[in-house]
Amino acid sequence: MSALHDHTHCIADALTRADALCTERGARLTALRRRVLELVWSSHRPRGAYAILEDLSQQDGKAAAPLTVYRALEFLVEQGLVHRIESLNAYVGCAAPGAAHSGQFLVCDGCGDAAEIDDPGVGSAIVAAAAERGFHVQRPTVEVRGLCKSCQEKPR
Amino acid sequence: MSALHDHTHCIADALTRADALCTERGARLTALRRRVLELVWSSHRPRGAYAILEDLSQQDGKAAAPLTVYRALEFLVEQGLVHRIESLNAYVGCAAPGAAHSGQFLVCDGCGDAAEIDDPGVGSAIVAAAAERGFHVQRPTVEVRGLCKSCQEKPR
DNA sequence: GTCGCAATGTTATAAAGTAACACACATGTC
DNA sequence: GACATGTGTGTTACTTTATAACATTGCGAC
Repeated sequence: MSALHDHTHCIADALTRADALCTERGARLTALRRRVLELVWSSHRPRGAYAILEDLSQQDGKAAAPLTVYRALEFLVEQGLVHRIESLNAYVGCAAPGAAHSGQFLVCDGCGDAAEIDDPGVGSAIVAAAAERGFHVQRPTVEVRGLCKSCQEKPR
Repeated sequence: MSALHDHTHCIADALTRADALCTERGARLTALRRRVLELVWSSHRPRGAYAILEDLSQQDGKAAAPLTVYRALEFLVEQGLVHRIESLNAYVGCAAPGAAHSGQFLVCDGCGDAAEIDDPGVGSAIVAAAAERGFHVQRPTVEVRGLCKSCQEKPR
């Protein structure tokens, strides 16, 4: 996340879009779920469920149970507001909720950032490769580990 | 896995190739590691570390500790003899060790099978998409969830 | 043989995720 | 307004997955 990045605005924006989407769908973005979404976005990086749980406990004073967080995350993932990064056991805010979310990530091992991309070439190559083998795609997952641009420039 | 599939031969073959590869590299495929590799292959499906641990305990009579299995798996993954399926927290034998292993899987939610593929189109699309964003790819992970051919044909 | 190092064993613990059941609270119905 | 209903949340306990720290074994080089 660059210093130029207006992160506060970014969180607010995500919450606004989430409100709109859930209203539109008749899904209930409760206070708790909204708060968890905010905490997911708070770092702009993938965060573990237990990290979010800690925030919830410390910042809000109430000692929540793991299930509380997991249930909220489950809802948010279902609504496409949050993605789960399988290879990190962590969650990250969806950059473009509402749009088709293809689940493609460039995960930097240097800074921990996970850039969501939606590359049509990757998507169609996967569908084609699957079709060739008679496989019906339901949920493609692409998590590319490596180094982002800025982490390559300042090695170690 | 089809009934036509000669699974015994398949395991034996995997072990033979592993022996050859490790000898070639000067890597030590010890009895334990070889046994774990065999157990990974035993189902031809992704298996959890603790499932392998149970096999080891029950079939071999010795109550092994988790670390024993995890260390063996770590070695096998490093050598490219086994892949980890992130979205399942499970391990599966590599179909083509020695060759470039691109880590692409078609994971069937019906039967649990994980078919390893090495689709050049998918691979190059990922590299291209990453390059476009200045991202240096180290380890691409593609895990496509869906239904394999035979599971589509017999629904439920 | 014995030194050195890699592999394995042992014990304990951390991290991630789920099950079962009780309670709270909004909404619609009467 | 009481009440039924269903969804969301709280609570407790537990399972599964994974790692840390340190002791011991055993192989190969010399």
